[in-house]
Amino acid sequence: MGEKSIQKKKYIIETARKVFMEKGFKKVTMKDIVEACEISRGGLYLYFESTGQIFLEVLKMESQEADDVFSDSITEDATAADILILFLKEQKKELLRKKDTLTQAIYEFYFENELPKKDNVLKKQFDSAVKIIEKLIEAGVENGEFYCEDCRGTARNIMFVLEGLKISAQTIGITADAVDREILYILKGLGVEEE
Amino acid sequence: MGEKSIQKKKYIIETARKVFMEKGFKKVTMKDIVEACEISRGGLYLYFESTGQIFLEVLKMESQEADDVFSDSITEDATAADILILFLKEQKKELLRKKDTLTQAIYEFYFENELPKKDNVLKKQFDSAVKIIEKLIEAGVENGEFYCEDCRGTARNIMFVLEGLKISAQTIGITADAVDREILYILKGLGVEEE
Amino acid sequence: MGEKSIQKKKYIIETARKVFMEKGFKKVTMKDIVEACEISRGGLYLYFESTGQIFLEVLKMESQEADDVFSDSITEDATAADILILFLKEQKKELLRKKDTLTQAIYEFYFENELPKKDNVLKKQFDSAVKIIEKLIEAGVENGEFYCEDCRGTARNIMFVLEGLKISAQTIGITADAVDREILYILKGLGVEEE
Amino acid sequence: MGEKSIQKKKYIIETARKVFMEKGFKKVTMKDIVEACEISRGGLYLYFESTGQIFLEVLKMESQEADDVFSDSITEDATAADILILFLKEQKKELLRKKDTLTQAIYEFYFENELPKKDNVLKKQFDSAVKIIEKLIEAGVENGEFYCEDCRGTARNIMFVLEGLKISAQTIGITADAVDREILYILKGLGVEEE
DNA sequence: CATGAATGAGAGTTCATTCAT
DNA sequence: GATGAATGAACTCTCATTCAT
Repeated sequence: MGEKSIQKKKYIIETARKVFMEKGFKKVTMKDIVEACEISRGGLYLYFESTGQIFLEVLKMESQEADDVFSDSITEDATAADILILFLKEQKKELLRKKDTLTQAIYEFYFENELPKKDNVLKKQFDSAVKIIEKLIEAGVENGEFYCEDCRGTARNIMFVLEGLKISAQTIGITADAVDREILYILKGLGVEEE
Repeated sequence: MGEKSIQKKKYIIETARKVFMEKGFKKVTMKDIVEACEISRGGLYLYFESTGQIFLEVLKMESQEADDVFSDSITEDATAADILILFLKEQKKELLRKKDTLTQAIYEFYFENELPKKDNVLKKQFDSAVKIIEKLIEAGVENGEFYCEDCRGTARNIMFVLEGLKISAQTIGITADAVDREILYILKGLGVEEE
Repeated sequence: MGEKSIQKKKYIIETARKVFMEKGFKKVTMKDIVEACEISRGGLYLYFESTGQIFLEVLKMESQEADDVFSDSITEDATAADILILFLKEQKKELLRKKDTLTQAIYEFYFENELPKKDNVLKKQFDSAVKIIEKLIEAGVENGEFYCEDCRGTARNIMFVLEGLKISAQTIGITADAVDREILYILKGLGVEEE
Repeated sequence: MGEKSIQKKKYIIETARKVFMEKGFKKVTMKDIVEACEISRGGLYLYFESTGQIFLEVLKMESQEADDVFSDSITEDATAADILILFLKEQKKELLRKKDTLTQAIYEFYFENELPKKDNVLKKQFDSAVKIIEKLIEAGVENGEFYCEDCRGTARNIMFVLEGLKISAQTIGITADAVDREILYILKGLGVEEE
């Protein structure tokens, strides 16, 4: 596959990404993607053979960029607390944005595709986020910003709460206030008094 | 609508429920339900005009029975802690059971149907569970079983963690151990030392 | 399935039969049959799920009527030789008629569908024809019309020659004269002097 | 067309031949041949424009080698009967071998391509085989091995029986015994007592 | 000559929905 | 009320064939 092919494949993945953001996973047909890409019916099949395969590539690309989740929050002189708070704020922004998110598509995709752990991008991201938060809390405890007896447990708890908020945002709907309340609750648990 | 009609409607809803448990929401077609109910194609349309409408009825029926969520846990001489722990154990059982659950179907349904709050059964259940847990914690605090400064916040936190666990179980997969850890973490936060 | 359905099924089979006669088996698509029957795309699928299934039904119907192959030749006072000669003439007519025959379609169908013996209509017909010819020859020998030492073998030989003529007619092409020559050769072998 | 081109053309024909042996004629697509030859899609079109054209070339090549059909059977001191028997044995082997034969493909091809006589390779082969068998029988009669009144007719009959056996092998299925029976029947007709 | 990406026609199949009975 | 045959739209997927490179 030549350079041009690679470019086109990338183009398809990026275009399909938008389609998935708009319609979720299940509703999307090969035809939808063909039309969004403005290519021919058969053309798409040269590169991918199903929406599932395309979605996996979308996820792969996503996860390559997702490592930046925290990097945005990290600056030279930011403290652990700063970084965690920024991270939580990012998450808040993300989860309140109902559209323009892959969240729904991801859930739908995983509902019907039980992937082996090693291919489960979602799980990888979850686990890696837990680890980073743990380190962050430990750092915060060391420099006296946080109080915490079970850093690992707290990190996990934070992630599950975020997951809970995310899915709730997509289903029962959730207000910015509600998210703030949860973030404050988390921080209070870490001994942070005010934002 | 005669008595007979009501019975038939109920029969369809109950049968459809099983179908939704098996296949989620989106994958289910009117044909699936027709076949499961062993009625005629046209017959189904006499009662319902879409899978969405049927699913709403399933949810309605569900929520009428769901008030028992806690009632199972409440006995004459059970303490607040007993009840909460039992409730959490119930939830654990529920969320580890990937199949035979409406969970997935519910998520899928709410993904594409933004319901007005008053019809959002899911939200109602969530809110009412929060309230009950809050009362439970308050009771626990009063009789010295729990320690808690922000009962409402803690109740909400517990529910979001449970939501997070539920969706994680359906997507990234989760072990019984992981659930136990989260439950213990919650209880520890309430000052309960051991299970 | 009601009486009407049975009628329609029969109608489809009969219409499809004509299509198969015209185009053989492989070239025929579900669409071809839909159009020939002037029914809707989905309508056909209510009755059959593939051209192969339809063709099998065509064959089944065919074989129900095919038992008459000989009956046409049998009259009250016809001798064995008369009947055999009539049968051979029938076959001649049949095999020279390149179009309006299922021959080609049958061959094509059996090329790709290796059927278990019991479902192999073609084989059944072949075997039953051999038996009838054998009886005919035996009868002819008894009343002195034929001379034959190995009735069974001769019957089989006749059938294979006919098969050979049939396939040759479809492939290398064959003239009426050539068929006549073969028929004469067969009859000469039975000691029949002239037609 | 340069020497290289001729070589490539030959290579394609030979490779395509294998494909036709495996899949018959109709099922074979240009894509199949492209893939078997491991050349480019466009490349194939430089040499041939349809599977039919390729198949014709396969047949042409085949018929150039097919004159050996008898030559294998002819040795210095073989008698006419020896040669005929060997020829029949060869045919038996050939027709029992369902796969690795072009038989099916040839039939399928001729079903849909009515060729002018001069291009009908199949007919040429048939006719030439008839002639050779006739000569053989005549030779056999002369040296007293065979008894036969109508050598031409017998030769033709033998070929039609072989055709009948061939097509039967591909459709209703046929056992080695059945073939043997037919061969013996033929030989008995020539006055040969045992094999 | 050779490549292989691209196109678009067309086959197969499934369902939501209607409607005569 | 109830049935189930019928329709037609929509989707998936595969190739023959072309054409810029």
